[in-house]
Amino acid sequence: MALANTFKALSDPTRREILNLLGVRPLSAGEIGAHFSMTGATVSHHLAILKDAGLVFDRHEGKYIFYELNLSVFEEVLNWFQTFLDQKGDSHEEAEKK
Amino acid sequence: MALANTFKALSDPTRREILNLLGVRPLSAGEIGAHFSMTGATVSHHLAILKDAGLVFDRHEGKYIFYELNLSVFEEVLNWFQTFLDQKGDSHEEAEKK
DNA sequence: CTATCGTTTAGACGTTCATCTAAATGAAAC
DNA sequence: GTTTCATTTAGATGAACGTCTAAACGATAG
Repeated sequence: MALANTFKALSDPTRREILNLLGVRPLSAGEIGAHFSMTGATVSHHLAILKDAGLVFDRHEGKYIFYELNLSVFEEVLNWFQTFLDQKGDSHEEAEKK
Repeated sequence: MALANTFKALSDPTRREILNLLGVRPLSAGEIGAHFSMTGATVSHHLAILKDAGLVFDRHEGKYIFYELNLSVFEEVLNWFQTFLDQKGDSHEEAEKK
């Protein structure tokens, strides 16, 4: 299931920090790595997981590879959460759908 | 960090299915276990993780222990997601909040 | 074409995770 | 109190994870 990968990707603090960085603006793999004390190989591994989860996409630009947030997947997960709140809300409150 | 535990808890399909079941109504550990083909011990383990993540709470009632969704944590995570959408949306679009 | 720079892949290592079986706890009923 | 039923805890096992070093790949610059 897609959600499994997404939540697994989000469960790591390093990866969430990467997403925070990319929230400001797209960054190359090297720029992202500069924010952490780990190996470039490790950062690349995290980026691959984020990409696999659909949370980011990459754009090759000459010598560099830029990573960027993929907001549509954020919206998907947001919807998943809202089903719980809606579902629960409807059960003890008169429902008016939007 | 709290988010780490929450996302780790949500990354397992079994635990997400448990949350779905609890979305309908609170259930005892036994009732939850009846929906799966695993050992009761394993289900208990998953419930402990969900409880630790704050996604559910338990209520002791005689011989049984009932589990129930804790919606406030759902809302917290939902807010975390919305910061990304808001942040990004504001940067390239004139923001008008709903 | 060869050297260089940015990034990824391969393989290894210790840790964490999901699951099991077996034993322990806790509450109710006899 | 002893038995019974619901649930959890303890300990074990194999798979997955985060990290590293070393090697490979890809694109640009000499």
